[in-house]
Amino acid sequence: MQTRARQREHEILRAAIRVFARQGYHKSKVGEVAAEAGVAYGLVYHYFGSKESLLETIFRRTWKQMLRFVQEIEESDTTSQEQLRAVAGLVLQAWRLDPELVGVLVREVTRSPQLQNEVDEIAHAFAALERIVARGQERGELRPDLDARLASWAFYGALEEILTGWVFGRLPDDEEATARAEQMVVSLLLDGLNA
Amino acid sequence: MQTRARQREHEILRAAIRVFARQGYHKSKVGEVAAEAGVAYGLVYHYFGSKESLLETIFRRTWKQMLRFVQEIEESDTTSQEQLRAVAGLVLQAWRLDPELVGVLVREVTRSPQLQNEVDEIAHAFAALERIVARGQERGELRPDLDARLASWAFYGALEEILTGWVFGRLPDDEEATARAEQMVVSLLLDGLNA
Amino acid sequence: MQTRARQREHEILRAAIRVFARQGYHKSKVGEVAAEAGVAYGLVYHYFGSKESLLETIFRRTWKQMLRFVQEIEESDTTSQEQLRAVAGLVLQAWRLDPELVGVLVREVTRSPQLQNEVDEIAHAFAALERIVARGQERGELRPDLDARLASWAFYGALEEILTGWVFGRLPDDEEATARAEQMVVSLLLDGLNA
Amino acid sequence: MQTRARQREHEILRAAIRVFARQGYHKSKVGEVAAEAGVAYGLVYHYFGSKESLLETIFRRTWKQMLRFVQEIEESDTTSQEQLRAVAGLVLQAWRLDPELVGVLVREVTRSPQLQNEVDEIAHAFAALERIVARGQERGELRPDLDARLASWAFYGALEEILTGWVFGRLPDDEEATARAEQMVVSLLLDGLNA
DNA sequence: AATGAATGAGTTTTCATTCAT
DNA sequence: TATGAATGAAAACTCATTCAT
Repeated sequence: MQTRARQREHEILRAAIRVFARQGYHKSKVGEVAAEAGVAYGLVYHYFGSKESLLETIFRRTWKQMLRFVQEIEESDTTSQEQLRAVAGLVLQAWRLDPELVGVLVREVTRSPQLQNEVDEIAHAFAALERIVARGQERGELRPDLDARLASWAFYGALEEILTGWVFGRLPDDEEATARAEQMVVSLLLDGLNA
Repeated sequence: MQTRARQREHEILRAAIRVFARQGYHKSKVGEVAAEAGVAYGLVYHYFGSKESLLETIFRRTWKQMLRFVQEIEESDTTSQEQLRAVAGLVLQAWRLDPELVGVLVREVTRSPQLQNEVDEIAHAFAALERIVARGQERGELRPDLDARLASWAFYGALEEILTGWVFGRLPDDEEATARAEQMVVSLLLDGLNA
Repeated sequence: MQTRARQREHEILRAAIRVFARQGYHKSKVGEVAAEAGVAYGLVYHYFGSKESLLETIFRRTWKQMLRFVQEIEESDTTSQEQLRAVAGLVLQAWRLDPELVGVLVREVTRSPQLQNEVDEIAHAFAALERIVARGQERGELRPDLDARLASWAFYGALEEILTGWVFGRLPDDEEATARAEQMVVSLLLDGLNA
Repeated sequence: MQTRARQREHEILRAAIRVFARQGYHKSKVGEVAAEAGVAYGLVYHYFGSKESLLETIFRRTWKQMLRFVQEIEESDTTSQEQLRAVAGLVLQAWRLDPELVGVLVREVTRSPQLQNEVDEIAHAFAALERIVARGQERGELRPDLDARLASWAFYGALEEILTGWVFGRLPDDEEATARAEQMVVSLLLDGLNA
């Protein structure tokens, strides 16, 4: 059935995420992904045409989802502050929901520009974030003197660096710490460091 | 002479930076580095034991320099705000000073954690930035309620993301834009997005 | 099928023996082995993990076989003299049965000690030969005043040197000559050179 | 001075023997020989044209010496038995006199045929040994029914195998054991194994 | 004589991908 | 769908040798 097939495909993809998270994309062999999924060598190629396609699929699906969520947030009927808080929560909570996936995304970020032709969901998500900022400025909720694009990039960069710290074990990531981090980062970005 | 040797080594390292910036570390072949430097294949191995060692050296030297600068800033007799502004300037101006080097650093960030055992200058630089923040809090110049480490990571992340945007041509990077970006990011991080 | 696989493996091993016999292990390239076997480059690595493993397998299998034969001889119900004669026949007749294999073994003997951890069949075969001598001494068939281990080493050394002479074309190896050599060496070792 | 030069050359050669004995010819690098001799890279090439030439020189000089000794023995005014005993002593005592040199010779025997064009002292030494046997047969001191060449090869083979056992630590080689081995091997080869 | 930087051909090994079954 | 044997391009690295100083 298609269901069976979908499940197989999903197993392989999850296996790829685990393997990539463990060793990084480049050091991972297709055979290891197959072994992790408990399937034969060639089956990976049956479902995914190539090794790179595995990574691309991981990026595409994740960012598609991300885009969807950011758009929902964008369309939600709240203040810009709340929206930004929601975006931060979305990004940072991903670490606890699916650390392996986040690990792959963080480790392979630099590959995304190469995949970006294909994965333009990434650009769209960034654009949505930018619109949130811009709208906030129009509404008078956010400072109008900052470039919205730049601000949204800085905003996302701050979040991603926190994820990076967690992924590489250089920032504490227990439940309390992550919850606090979320509050703090948002507070920092909204209110600034100044006393 | 040693001078000759140092020069040779430097030529090869610069060639590596150019090649890595152009094609990325993984797609770059050692032979291409040699050709770019105008030297024979084996000479790369004479000075650097391996391809990876080239990258490691690039990271190590850059971060060593970075660390030195951040420490200078840390010890400078100014407000924390000025110090943070200086750090931001240091990071962001690197793009105009040496775009190829920044390109390599940005593209291969995710390799640095793997190199981090060796390149602990990175950790030291982060620690120095953290101390700047902590000192600012003690002095009452910066908000005391934010975790200094987290804040410094977020701060650096915001800067790095801007660099990333420039490296991948997704943010405008003409002289005016970069100068303005510098002002804005600092303003954003110090004063926040809130209106 | 496994049969197919075994056959492939065997073809590659025989090809390796031919190539190694022709040019020596060190001058032989893995690609030449593949070409000789009529298979692709990587298939050699599919069946054998490395070039050295090819040689090790050759040694191991040959000496396993050798050990088996020597043990049969040891357990045979004849005089020690007959047993030693049989061992000599076994060793020397190998040259006519499989000159290429003998060529490899003789040329690469000095590698065997390095492989000896793995190929302890060699040590076992030597031990069996030593037991034959020791038993002969106990039975009063052989001189009791010689150290059995030393005698068995000298015995084997004499045989191997004859093989070496044949391999390098420095001793005549036509059928008659080899047959006579067998008689003579045994006679020399049993009765001595003295008139 | 020439004396100085000779000394240098000798130092390098001895260094090569040590290094080759330690790791085998193939795994030894010219640089290691230079380092062991305490001289610069290129000086090895100044005195010896190539890596192989080092080995060749080792073989050539040793066998030249060996040839000289065997010829002396051949011309000595004693029985064939005494002459063979002397040859055995010559070969086996080499182990205690210069174990590193013997190690190289034993490990690289199989290279000698390739060097044999150059090093025909080896063939000459074998020929001298053969003449000793043949003369003994003419004199009625040794059995006339054995082929002299074959017998001399077997004789030498027995000796070399003992050396091999010592080199690879598989036969006891303390002073007493080596002295006894010498007696035994000669006794074995002259009188045979038979009771 | 002595140095060691410079050369670059040569080789093993890896591994993504294909394809017959 | 599923398997895993077969393919072979690709690349890092080694190291004997040369040569300018």
